[in-house]
Amino acid sequence: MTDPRRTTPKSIRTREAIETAARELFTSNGFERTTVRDIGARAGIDASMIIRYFGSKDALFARVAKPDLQLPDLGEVDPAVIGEAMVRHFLKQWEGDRASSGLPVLLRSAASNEEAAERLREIFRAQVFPAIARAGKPETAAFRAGLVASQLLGLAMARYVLRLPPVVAMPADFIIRNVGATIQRYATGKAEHNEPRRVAKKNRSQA
Amino acid sequence: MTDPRRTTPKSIRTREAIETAARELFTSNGFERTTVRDIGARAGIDASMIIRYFGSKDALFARVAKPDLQLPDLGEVDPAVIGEAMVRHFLKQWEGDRASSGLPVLLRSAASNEEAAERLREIFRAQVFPAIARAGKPETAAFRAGLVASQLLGLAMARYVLRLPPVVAMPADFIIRNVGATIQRYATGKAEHNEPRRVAKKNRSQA
DNA sequence: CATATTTGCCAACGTGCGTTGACTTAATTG
DNA sequence: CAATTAAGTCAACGCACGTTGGCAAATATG
Repeated sequence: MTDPRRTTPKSIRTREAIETAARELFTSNGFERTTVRDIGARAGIDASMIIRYFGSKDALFARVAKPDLQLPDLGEVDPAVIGEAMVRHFLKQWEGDRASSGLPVLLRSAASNEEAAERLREIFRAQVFPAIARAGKPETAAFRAGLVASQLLGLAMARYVLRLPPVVAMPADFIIRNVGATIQRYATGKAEHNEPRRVAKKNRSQA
Repeated sequence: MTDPRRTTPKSIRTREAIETAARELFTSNGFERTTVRDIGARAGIDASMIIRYFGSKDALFARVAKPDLQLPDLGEVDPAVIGEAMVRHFLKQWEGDRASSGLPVLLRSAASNEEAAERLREIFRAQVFPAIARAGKPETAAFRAGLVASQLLGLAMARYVLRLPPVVAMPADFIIRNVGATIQRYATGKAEHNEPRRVAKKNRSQA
């Protein structure tokens, strides 16, 4: 944006055109269904240029699918509203501009592309986990973060990838309130009996 | 199972061998990454047989990816434990035998295959929505069901598709308790202020 | 035993893919 | 203006894919 006309060298402009086109197509079609010819057509250049600029389709994907969740420093947020704060943050990032965060890109591809899946796991480990860890007891951090991740992933899947009509129709503040409350419970561990076992209920372990 | 040796015609055995192989491969690799040659190799027959038996790769996928959630009649379940009941049901179905439910198959492919995505939406509409509808006020049913779907989809994604380590490590009863509580709140609408707006109801009819 | 009919393998087709290298045009520089 | 370099096109490669048709076994049928 801001129309780079004469100042920037042509090469930089095409580079960015390719990256933009790739991001859009990877986001809406996933890695496998997106061809370098498609990307080239959308960027207004020949497909071979993409290889020359980025080396390979995989390299381009790796370049483009680098989501930075930019989680706010939750240590400064009032622990009582951590849930709503996180959901609000994600919603803003996901629908603010045209999928800038890059997380939808990964989500589309992670199901069939192991590299994308690993990248998502890494994001979880490096960004979600530490942010959640400080909101409750350290020894339960992994499970708390896992629960949070499952709800956030599900929201993103339902709203942006699967596009379930009712989930698409939900107003942002409705989501923030309801899903936020869930994240809140998960994150702080205040929710239910958050330990794997409460009393020795004589469990009937299934599978 | 039950070793069909001499009774069943050969054709039926191969048919089933193909379906089994296809289900397994579609489940673990998704639609795009699974080739008919792979399926043939796993089923112990030539790839061309698959076309002869099922017409096309798409037709085979359609045949195999027909998940029936087999939701229990939640009308008979105590509304106070609907959440746990649902989560328990899904977990049992998902990890009971070798991915019999077919939902993981769809989940893998839905991200990049529009047909699979539509099928998932249909399942949501035909099975999840009605089951949730009766658990709370009819006018909020769509949103309640949407919230439920987002959490269940997220759980399935995190545990079976993405395989986030902490989520994989969770014991079944831990999930049933914690995620069950969330589903419970979503399903009954008792959770938060479940209406799109809290004051000034003035409804703004949405889709 | 002769003959259909089924069940399977094999080789090949057409297509679309990522990628490559030769060539043409535009920009830069002496 | 000539020479060099950058930016881009074009045709083609090798490959893997879904799919097809022909032919060999096997199996049923008269």
